[in-house]
Amino acid sequence: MTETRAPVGRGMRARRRVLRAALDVLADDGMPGFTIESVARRAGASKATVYRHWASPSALLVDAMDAEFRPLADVDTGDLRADLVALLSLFAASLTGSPFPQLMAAFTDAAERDPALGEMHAELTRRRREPLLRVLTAAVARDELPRGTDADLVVDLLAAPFFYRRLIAHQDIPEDLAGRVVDHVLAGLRPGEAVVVRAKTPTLGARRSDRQGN
Amino acid sequence: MTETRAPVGRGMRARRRVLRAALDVLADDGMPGFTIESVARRAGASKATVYRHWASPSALLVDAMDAEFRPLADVDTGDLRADLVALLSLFAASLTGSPFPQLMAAFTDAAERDPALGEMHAELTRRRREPLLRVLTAAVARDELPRGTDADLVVDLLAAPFFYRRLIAHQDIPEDLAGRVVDHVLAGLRPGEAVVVRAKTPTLGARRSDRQGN
DNA sequence: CGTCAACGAAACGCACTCGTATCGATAGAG
DNA sequence: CTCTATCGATACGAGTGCGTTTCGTTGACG
Repeated sequence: MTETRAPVGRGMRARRRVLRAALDVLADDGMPGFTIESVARRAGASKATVYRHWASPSALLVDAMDAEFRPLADVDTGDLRADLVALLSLFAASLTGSPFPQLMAAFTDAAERDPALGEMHAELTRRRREPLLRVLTAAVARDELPRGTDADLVVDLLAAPFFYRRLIAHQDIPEDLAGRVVDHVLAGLRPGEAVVVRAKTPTLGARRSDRQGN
Repeated sequence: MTETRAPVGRGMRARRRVLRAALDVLADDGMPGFTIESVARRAGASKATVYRHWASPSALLVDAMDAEFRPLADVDTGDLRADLVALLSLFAASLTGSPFPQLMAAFTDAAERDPALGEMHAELTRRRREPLLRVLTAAVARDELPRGTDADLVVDLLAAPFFYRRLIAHQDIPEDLAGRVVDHVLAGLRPGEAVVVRAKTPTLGARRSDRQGN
């Protein structure tokens, strides 16, 4: 028994092809089209091969999502606002220029009905939040934010609008959304002078565009 | 020809039963289970009846979602914070005590792939936003919020965290989330003394509970 | 009370997925 | 170079949805 589980063998390549194909199918056709047959077909693999590796479609889906996950690059320039805007802009980019939203929509639906997928969804979300969380706790540590700040709630406030606009409201995500969200949220965090200072910067002045009508 | 299209005929009752069944199926089984056959079965109707009324599954889905839509009760006590908290609490309740989240997840996925459903999704979301939007513009009108306030962005900031926590992060929604979100967002909107004033009211004092640990 | 449109039930052929089984081909290990 | 585990391909019967058609029933309206 070689026990070493050869890092790159024949089986490993097939496995990776299938995982990749699984995500392609999911993004293109959603859960209704996510079938063992169509994944195998797309991977150029045999059904038997897929069944050999995964006991159920959920198991395959979990592995595929896990393999695909890429954490946002960590940033820490020491400038809270710049760090947050950078992270959220990266996130916004993945929401506009990749199949990520389709994957999210399909997986969200599946997670709503399969507990194992639900747990996986929660875990992936937790990982995605980490960079933001680190930036915020660092800011608290150097007293740039009040000590009692609930960093988890702040991450919700920062990240949620991007999902919401893209997946729920079906509006596009303007270039400056990251900056405006960060400004609004940070302004709400600073009791006293910090808010006033920021309220007078050009940043907020630029939002006087009320062309939105009623 | 009675032309009046009897408001409650035999056909009307069947139609309504099918629409109701469509939502039940969608909430229970998601898009993969949303099939003409299973909807008809659940409605105690014949497939032929369903096909007589709707040309495609999407058409049925659009009608079903449209029929189900219930706008949030309109509130206007004149107290901005109270109104927002009331609306968001109602919304939070529908996210925790009804099949609404499952419906949203399934419909979001479908909307991602069918342009007609996407348009519908955007429209329903627009309608859901209206009460919040009205409360905000009223507050601007009576100078409780700055004139340049971007009400649309504020609605994003207010509503998004609820979807996010329930559908993406799979966390539960605490009782006081509505109040805390509103406080954070409002604090970010008020340049100068308004923020300071609110920061000293019992309202924000209540959020000094950082028992969130971490 | 009779008429008739709309109903529910059932059956149809077609296409597809499921999960399993069998087969020859092949790549990697000894 | 040989052996063997794993591969891709293919076939299978059972199950299901599709979209349509047929047929007997029912309920609203004249």
